Amino acid sequence: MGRAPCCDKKGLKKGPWTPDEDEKLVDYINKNGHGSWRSLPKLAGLLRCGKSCRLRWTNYLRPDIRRGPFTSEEEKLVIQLHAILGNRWAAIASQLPGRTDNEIKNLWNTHLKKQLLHMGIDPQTHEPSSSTSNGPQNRLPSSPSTRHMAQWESARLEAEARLSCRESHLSIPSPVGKSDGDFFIQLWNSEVGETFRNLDKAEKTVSPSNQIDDAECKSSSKSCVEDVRPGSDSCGSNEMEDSSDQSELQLLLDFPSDNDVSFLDCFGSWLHFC
DNA sequence: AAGAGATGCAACCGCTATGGC
DNA sequence: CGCCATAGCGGTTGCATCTCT
Repeated sequence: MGRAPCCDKKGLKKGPWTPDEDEKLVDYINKNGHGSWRSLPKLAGLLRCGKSCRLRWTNYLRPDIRRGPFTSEEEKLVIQLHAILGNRWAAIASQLPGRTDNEIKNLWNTHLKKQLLHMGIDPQTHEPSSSTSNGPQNRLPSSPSTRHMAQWESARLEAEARLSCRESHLSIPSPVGKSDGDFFIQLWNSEVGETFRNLDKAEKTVSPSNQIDDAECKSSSKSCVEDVRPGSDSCGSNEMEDSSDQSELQLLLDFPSDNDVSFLDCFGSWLHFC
């Protein structure tokens, strides 16, 4: 896995881009496409490294980029997606047309993180930061990565429940407005609940050294969820590229916005109650 | 008005994944 | 199978601008 030589070593320009450089880059890409980023600077007459050109194009010059302040809907969406995906800015950006991962990352680090902290919510876990060692929320996994896994799994279950609900025309009520207990009991008795019970059993048989871990997930092409859920027919990957994941995510995002991500906590509590 | 500190954003750095040879 | 080139990603930095005193 060789790495491209640093721009310094090649005497290439660094720092802010000038309008002239921007023009050269845009002109070249409009005429020829970017092709190989490595060879682009030379061909376009730029004293920049390919990496810098690619970044400038993807984060600033691309014609489909939507500049300007984020709307409250976009911010809400970013928060919801972050609760599910964690710091996977590219995956989050893919759900916000015209927004770049860099822009979302900056938005998160400068605005949303503080906003959540101000609201008493831990921006990493999306749990109330005031929760102490005795509350039910502390039954959630302790590390942020595993908590995200649990939240993601909860979100998946919610989405699966909605899919199942749609397909079978069963009128499983939304947890909003109806009793949570009714909803969860129905869900627990459904196929989804069965799937999850299997998961729970499987997890209990996993030795501590084999606990689900983000790093392991990353290094493995198979997903952690898939590993313990052989019965699941939906994609177990926590990547959001698969179409089934996309539809599940969409279902998740369809969740009433005034409820934000609170259902995750609700579902998380239920998950641990089981 | 001026200086200090805070904030926001563009760009860079270093790492990993992937594909070709 | 291993090496290399490239693309893409997330974390971090640096600087311009804003706000406060």
